[in-house]
Amino acid sequence: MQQPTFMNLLSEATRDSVMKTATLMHYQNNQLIHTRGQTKPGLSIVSTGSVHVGVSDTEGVFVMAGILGPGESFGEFTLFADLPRTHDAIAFGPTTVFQIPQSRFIPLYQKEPEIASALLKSSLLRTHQLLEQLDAIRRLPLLERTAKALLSMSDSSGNKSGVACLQSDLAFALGVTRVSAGKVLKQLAGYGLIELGYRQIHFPDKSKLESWVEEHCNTTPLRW
Amino acid sequence: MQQPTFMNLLSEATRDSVMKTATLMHYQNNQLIHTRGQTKPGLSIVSTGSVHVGVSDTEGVFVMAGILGPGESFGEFTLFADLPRTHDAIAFGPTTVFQIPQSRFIPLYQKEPEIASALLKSSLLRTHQLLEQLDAIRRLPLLERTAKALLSMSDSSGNKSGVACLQSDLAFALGVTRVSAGKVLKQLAGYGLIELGYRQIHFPDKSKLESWVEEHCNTTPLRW
DNA sequence: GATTAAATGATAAATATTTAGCATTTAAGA
DNA sequence: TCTTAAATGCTAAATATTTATCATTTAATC
Repeated sequence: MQQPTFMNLLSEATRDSVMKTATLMHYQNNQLIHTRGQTKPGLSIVSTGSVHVGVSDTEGVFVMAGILGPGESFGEFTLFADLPRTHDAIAFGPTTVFQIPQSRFIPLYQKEPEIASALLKSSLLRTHQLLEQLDAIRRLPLLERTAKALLSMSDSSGNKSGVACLQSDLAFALGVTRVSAGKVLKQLAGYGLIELGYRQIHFPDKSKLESWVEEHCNTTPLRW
Repeated sequence: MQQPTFMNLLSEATRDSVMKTATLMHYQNNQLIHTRGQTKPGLSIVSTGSVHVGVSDTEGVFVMAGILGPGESFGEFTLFADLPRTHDAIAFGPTTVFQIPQSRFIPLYQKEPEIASALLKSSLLRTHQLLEQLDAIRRLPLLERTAKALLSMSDSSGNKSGVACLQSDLAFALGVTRVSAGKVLKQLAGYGLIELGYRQIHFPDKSKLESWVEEHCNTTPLRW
């Protein structure tokens, strides 16, 4: 199931109003959109393509924290929590992003109360997803965790049938080395759940992968 | 530094209004406040004491995800994201909690626009903290990660000079076994940074611990 | 089309973590 | 005060992960 994004939590009217207020910026593959530490406040919303969010480690190598797809917002921290940007944002493939600087965002935010609740809801959903992720790290073996992460990354990037990322990025997202990631990816590929490609992982049958994850990752099921 | 909580993000007037709308509930040590899976929506705010949030694993053992202290809210998911509760909430020591069921929350929320921004801000801060935590898991060795987690738990629980939790809970929060947690705790105690007690970890000199963490956990510093 | 840099595949030794015990300490309850 | 259950302390073997290499594949560029 596709997670609701900031944009599709808005009514059409409000969405239009947001788009009118924003500047649509174009980025090429690997172009830097924002850098960790920048303070200029503003909201960004992915329009097309996808954005890789992460940090450059001490050796300057980019290590990823997440993938954002169309409709997803970032930069809320700079507006509401007065914090500098905590991550670098980089375009993965040709990408367009709606940019709304603080000066234009504030009046929009006040005029359209829907925006506050959409931001709140998307922030809560993000928190929820992060909690799930932490829980998976603590509770699930790497193999299961990897399968789950692949599905989650696919969902949040808007790419339904796979994930476009480096194995080393995936490894970091899982908190392990590329060697370990490679090992379990090969295992999942052996089960026919995924197919390994260059810079991408493909799901030949997403529902099969989903039911495998369902079956192997079930923590205590919710009791209603 | 103490993280701002939901309650102290509010003006005094709004805080009063929240407290008037709420029912103050009293809980004894280990008393269940909410259970994972419950759907009855409402906002909860810790008044005094502290609340342990976590899930009961398949063997019924409670494994912790976080500690909430006075002023911190929980249950937002049930109100805004239409999700059942994802965690159990248990009183740690005698604890009082403001409870606001949905029926009373909605009018309050509409009357006091401050509440929306306080919820948004506290949710963003929580997201930020979770991202930091994930980053620590991926980037820091267990020793450093443990020290950092102890400080963070102390901050969020409102207990300035230590953390009141079981080593097994801490271990789960760190995503390792009790044995591993015990090993690094002993190491930190050897450095004089913490003192190990029964059901608690004490900071003889919090600023010393803080500067140690500062020094050893510095990822890429923010570039302004 | 040939060259090159980047990404993936694979392996063995070193290290870290877990598992599975049991001993000791602590605080609560009888 | 004595008893008991829970929590902590400790250890060794088994397992998982990382580190450090090198070979191979892929796609971009010249």
